[in-house]
Amino acid sequence: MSERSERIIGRSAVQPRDGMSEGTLRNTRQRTAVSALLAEVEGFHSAQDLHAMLRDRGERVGLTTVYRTLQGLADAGEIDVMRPPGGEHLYRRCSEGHHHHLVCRACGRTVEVAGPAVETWAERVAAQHGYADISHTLEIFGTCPECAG
Amino acid sequence: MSERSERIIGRSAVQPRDGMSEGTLRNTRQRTAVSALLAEVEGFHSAQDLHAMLRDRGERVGLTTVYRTLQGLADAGEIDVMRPPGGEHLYRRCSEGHHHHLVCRACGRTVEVAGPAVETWAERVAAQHGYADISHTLEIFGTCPECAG
DNA sequence: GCGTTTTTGACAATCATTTCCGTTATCACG
DNA sequence: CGTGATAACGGAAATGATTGTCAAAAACGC
Repeated sequence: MSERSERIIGRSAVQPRDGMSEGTLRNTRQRTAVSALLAEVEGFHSAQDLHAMLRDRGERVGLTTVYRTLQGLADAGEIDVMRPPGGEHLYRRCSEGHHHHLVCRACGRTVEVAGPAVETWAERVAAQHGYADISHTLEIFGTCPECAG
Repeated sequence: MSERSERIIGRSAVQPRDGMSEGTLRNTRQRTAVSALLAEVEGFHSAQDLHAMLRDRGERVGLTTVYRTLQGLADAGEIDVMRPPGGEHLYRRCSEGHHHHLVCRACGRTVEVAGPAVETWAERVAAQHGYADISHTLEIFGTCPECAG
């Protein structure tokens, strides 16, 4: 229940994700393809989803690579990761800065919401208990207007 | 990315969790054992953890049953489920009412925190966007005083 | 080009969680 | 107290997302 708990949460340094020391990132067709795809699609998608989309549009990228790339982008803070209660990790390119998501339980429709008040509240509460180096995750689930009808 | 997204979040009715219709819940040694254990232990534990503890204390309960029971308790709202970024689901019997957790990244030490302001904020934001039947998850991670030193 | 170093990607491995399904235990009712 | 219907168990096998492996392929500084 410990020893590995800083994956997605921590603000990890942007480094090569394999095992190497401190070389330079290289531009590859695959990385470009994944980034490009993320720039176009709406909403959240799983790694497998994205992989399938790439295949469909003719780009040949291995599933493993998609995972690695997404992980890298997530670590770099360029995309968001969401862990819905029932399943896979979902990735999405979204706006800069810290924010949260309001997700439809039924169709997945997502709205980005900012909550400055929540941020400060979290910081304060944590500080009160002596906790440092704070981060948090917050997701709101509900049924969107479309799906409610 | 849809069709099954109401597991832990939804306030599902308390029903037999196998496949049957609407019979009555039965009291079994196993369920009692799991509940009893949860009542005694501190902090969060994974299903496998709890299963091991039961084995150690002589109770013979199948892993499958532990999973089922925990799921049931979670659905019934009697225990909390936390999904840490790196791994297994963690379960814990905690105080009544809705609340959140402040968790130490290093040692797992957890503090329950209430945030009425957050609740209302979430409701309001959701309502603004027309979302109904709101629920949310919020977890704060940090390094606790002990581990910071 | 060339050599070095990073990346890739097919496949195997992991591992928590579920499903299956024959067996067992509960419990309402007689 | 039996006892019968059926909820619950539990071990083994299945699932399925993610990660590890490692030889082969690409990048890029020179």
